[in-house]
Order: sequence, then structure tokens, then C-alpha cells
Amino acid sequence: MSTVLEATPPPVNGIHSIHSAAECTQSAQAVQDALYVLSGKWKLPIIVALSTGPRRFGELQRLVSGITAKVLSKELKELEMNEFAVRRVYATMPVTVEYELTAYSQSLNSIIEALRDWGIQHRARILGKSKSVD
Amino acid sequence: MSTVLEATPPPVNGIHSIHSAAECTQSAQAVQDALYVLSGKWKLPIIVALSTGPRRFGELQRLVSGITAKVLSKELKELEMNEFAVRRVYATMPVTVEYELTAYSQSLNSIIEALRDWGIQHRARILGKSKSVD
DNA sequence: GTAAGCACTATACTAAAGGATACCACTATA
DNA sequence: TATAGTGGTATCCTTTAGTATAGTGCTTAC
Repeated sequence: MSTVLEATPPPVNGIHSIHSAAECTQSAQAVQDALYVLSGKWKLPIIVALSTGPRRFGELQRLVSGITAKVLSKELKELEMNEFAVRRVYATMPVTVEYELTAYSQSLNSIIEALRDWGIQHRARILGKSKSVD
Repeated sequence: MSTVLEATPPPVNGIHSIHSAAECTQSAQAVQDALYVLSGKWKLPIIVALSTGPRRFGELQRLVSGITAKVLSKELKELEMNEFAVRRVYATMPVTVEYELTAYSQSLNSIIEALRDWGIQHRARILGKSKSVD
């Protein structure tokens, strides 16, 4: 409640338990690594769209609202490179292409859940504020 | 047709347990909300740098290696706006300015930890691959 | 009186992300 | 013949993120 100005030893837990400069740098690096592969507006939405099963290109474009073919194509390539998704081509006429999440993509679950939970409560908080301020 | 598209019973758990299109959209939105406030190269590294206690502008710039004053200034304003940090000005001569994390910033802990843990294992995985491929 | 540190701001630039539109080869339908 | 759908690519453009460099007003130290 009160603004504590002086040297308050932090109520240490979680990320705050790191202490050395080296660990700090390593943490920052790891966080940046993770954010790097998830960067951009679209990767997580695409992963979420794929989370219910394999999808074709056109389906994905309709599912992820607002994305253009060019961007979807680029993002899918990056997801493939990072081994979050696989691309399967079927020799039908015309060709059918399916994208599916890999087992490795499951390792992102805790990140996605953390982001989703936080996003939900943050949105509620913002809406609550604007109401009470207004 | 060799393509088996329908009735994929998802190997449900975690994020994969969502099922309706609406929930899917809401999840995607929440994830995007969260990523939005954490966007860019610098916000998390700055938060990590502040996690050990209040820092002055110059200290921060040295701590977050590679950041310019302009970008640091901009990022700090955004962190303030999102109520992740507070800016305190002391009427010393010349003025001293300190930045400190808020209690609300603690709510990001699970995200940061998830990103950090994932980043660490991902880096290890990449390095392992390049070694065995090399 | 000059340099260095404080916390920035201003201006100008490059690079990357993303959007808009058009197009490719192919097939099925009307 | 025209239209729509398949899975994209090519080109151009705008917006945003980030970099580089310089400068502000103030102080203390040499």
C-alpha cells in the first residue's frame, strides 16, 4: 500500500530468487530465445488453431482470422523449421497439404497456458479499471 | 482418399483440451494480449534486470547489454503504462531517477519462468542437434 | 575551463514485419 | 466459357522496431 522507497530486500520467490549477474544474463538470454521462436503476431494463434488436429492451408487461413496467405506461408515455414509442425503433402488431384503439430510443440504448453491465463486476467483487470476510472 | 481428416480425437491435455471454436478464439486472443504487452526484444530483459531491486537509468542501460538510451526510455515508459514498473524521481542534485518493479509485475512470474525454462531446454536441444549433425 | 556523469530527448536512418493485390498451374462445377 | 477452389509465390507498399549519433541542462571533479 505505502510507497516503500528505501532498500527493501525483495520478497524473494520465483524469478526473483536469481541473484548473480551471470544467472541474470542467462535467464534473460533464455527468455529471449523463447520469445524469438514465438515472435510475431501469428505463431501462437496458428499453434492454437492446429491444436485440435491437422489442418489444410485454406482451413488455417480461415481459422486464423486476418492472416494473409503470404504471412501464413511464411509462419508455417518457420514453425516447420523449429519442429513445431510438420507439413504433409498428399498426391491427390489437386494436391492436398496438411499441417500438424509435432510432439515437440507440446513442450510449449506451459508457456501457452501461462500466457493465456495471464492474458485473461489482464484483460479483466484493464476492463475493470476503465470502468471504475470512467 | 488417403487423407484422414475428421473425427480426430485430440490427445487431450493442457491447451489441447479446448474444444469449441469460441474458446479457441478466446484463447488465441488472450495469448495475443499477453504477447502484446511483452512484445519486442527488451521488455523481459529489463524486467529481469529490475527483478533484483530498483535501478537507475544508467545502471539499467549497462545491465541490459546492447540497449540504447532511446529504446530503454521508450520501453520504460511502456512498462510504466502497463503498471509493471514505477518511476521515482528524487530531488537530489542532479536528479536521481529509480525504476522499480510493481507488485503487479509479479503476476508475470509464471510466464517468465515458463519462457526461461523452455528457452534453456530448447537451446540445449538445438546445440545437441547441431553437434550430432555436424 | 574542460571533461565526465546524470537522465534523457531529437533527428535520421535501416531492417523487419506485415498487408494488399495479383498471379501461377491445376480441376471441378455451372 | 466463366467461376471457384486447391496451395501457394511475387511484387510492392506501409508500419513498426530498433540503431546511430548528437545534444540538452545540470553538477562535480580535475
